[in-house]
Amino acid sequence: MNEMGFLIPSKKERITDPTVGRLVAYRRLLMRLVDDGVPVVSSKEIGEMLRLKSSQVRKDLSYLGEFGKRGVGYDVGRLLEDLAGILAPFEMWRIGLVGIGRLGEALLNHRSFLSENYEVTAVFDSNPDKIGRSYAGKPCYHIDDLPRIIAEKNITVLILTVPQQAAQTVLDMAVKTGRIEGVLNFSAAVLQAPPGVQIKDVDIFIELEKLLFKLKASEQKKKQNF
Amino acid sequence: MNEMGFLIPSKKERITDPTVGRLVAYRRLLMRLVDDGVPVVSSKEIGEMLRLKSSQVRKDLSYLGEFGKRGVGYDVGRLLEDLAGILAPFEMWRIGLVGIGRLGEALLNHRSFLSENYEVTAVFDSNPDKIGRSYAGKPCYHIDDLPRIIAEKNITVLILTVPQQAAQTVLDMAVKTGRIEGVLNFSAAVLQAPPGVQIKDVDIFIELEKLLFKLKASEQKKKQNF
DNA sequence: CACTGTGAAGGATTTCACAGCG
DNA sequence: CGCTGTGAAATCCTTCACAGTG
Repeated sequence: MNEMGFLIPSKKERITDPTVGRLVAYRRLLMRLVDDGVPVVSSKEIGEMLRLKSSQVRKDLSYLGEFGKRGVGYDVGRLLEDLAGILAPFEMWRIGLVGIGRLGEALLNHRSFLSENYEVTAVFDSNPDKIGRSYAGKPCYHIDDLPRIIAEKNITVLILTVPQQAAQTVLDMAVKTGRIEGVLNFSAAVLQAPPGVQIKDVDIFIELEKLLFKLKASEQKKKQNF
Repeated sequence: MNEMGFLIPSKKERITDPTVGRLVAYRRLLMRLVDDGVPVVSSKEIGEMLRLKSSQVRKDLSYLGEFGKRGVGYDVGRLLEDLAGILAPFEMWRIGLVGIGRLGEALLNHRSFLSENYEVTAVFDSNPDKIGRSYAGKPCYHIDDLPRIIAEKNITVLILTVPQQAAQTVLDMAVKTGRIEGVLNFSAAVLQAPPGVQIKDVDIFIELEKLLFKLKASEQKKKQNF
C-alpha cells in the first residue's frame, strides 16, 4: 500500500485507458480459465489467447503489483481476484439507460450487463406506450422524470441510446441535477457538458468506416505490388 | 497527384486510424453545414463543434492536400467533396450481417447505414423462423448458406452480431471462401483469422468499464483533496 | 490581419531486451 | 532454465509555435 490511497494501488504511474480495456479482457479470460480448472497461466499464453504481445500483458499486469511467479507464470485464481479488485468501484455504479429502442434493449438484455460493478437502476423513454412497463426487469419512466428518478435512485451514470437530436436535451436535463458523473453516448451527437462530467462516445459507424478505410489501404498496397 | 497512386492521395505519411475516425466526423459535420448554407468554416470553429483542438483539425485536413484559404478558412462544399473522396472505396463495399438479434436489427435500421460507401447485401441467422423473411429490406439466409451467398453476392465484409460462442464458427465458414477481407466483430469472442483478414472488435462493455474506471479515478482524486 | 500548413517538440503507448528470481 | 518485471528504446499521436499566404 502507498500514500496515494489503496483502492487504485501501488505504482506511481496511473493506469491508462488502453490498459484498463485490456485488464477487463484479462478478467474475462481468467474467469473462463477458472471455470476450466486451469491453475496457472503465462503472459505468453494470455497474449496468444487475446492476440497481444506477451510484453504488453506483463506491462499491464505489473500495474497490479508483482503477482507472477518467475519461471512459472500467474496463479489464475489469485490474478483474477487482483484484477477484479482493481476494476471494482467504491460502490456499485447506478446507471440510468435512456432510450428503449432496439439498441437500448440489446444492451439491457445482454449477459454482460449482469455485473458486480454496476447495475441499470431505471430506464427512460419518451414513448407513452413504454412508460410503466418494465424492460429486462427495469422500470421504465418518462424522460421528463429524469431529474426526479436520478435523485431518488441515486443514479450517477447515464447510457444514452436516444436519437441524435434528443441527446443534448436529455443530457442537459440530467446534468442539472448535479449528480451525473459520466455518460456513455451511443448517439452521433457531439455532446457539450460541464467539466466534471465525463463523456465517452461509442460510434459504431465510425468504427465501420475505419475498418473499411484500412481495407481500402491494403487493397491499394496489393495493387502496387504488380 | 503522386507516384504512389491517386485514390489515397498526396503525402508520404499514411492516414492513421484515429485520423480516419475524425475525418468521418468532419464529413458528418460538413454535411450539416452544407444543409445549413454555411459557406466557409475555420479549423477553430470545427474544433469547437467537435471538441477538438484546432491544430488537430488542421493536421488532419492537411492530409487531403492544401485546401484551406489562409486568413479565411475552408470552403465547406469543397472540403466535403475532398473528404468524401478520400473516404470513398474503390467500389461499394458489399457487407453481410450475421445475427439478427436486437443489436443486428438496431444496426440495420439505423439511418447511418444508408451510405454511398457500403451496403448490407444480405443478412444471416440460424433461427429457422427468420430465414426467408426480410429485414430492413435485406433477405435473410441461413448461416449454413454463408459460403454460397458470399460468392453469389460478392460479399467481402462481415458484421458479426452473433453470440460469443457462435462467432468463431461463423468466421471460419466465411473465411474459407477466400473472399472475406474484413470483419467488424461485436461479440466478446477473440477471433482468430488468417492474415489478410482484418478484424475490428467493438466491445461495448469494455467501453463502459473504461468510463467507470475513469470515474473511479476522478472520485479518488477528489477525495485526496480533503 | 486572420487564417492555414507544418516542422519540431511533447506526450502517450507499445515493444524490446535483459537482469533477476523461483 | 523459464518466465516475470521493468528501464530504455522505439513508435505512434497530439500539440505547439510560427513562417507563409490570400
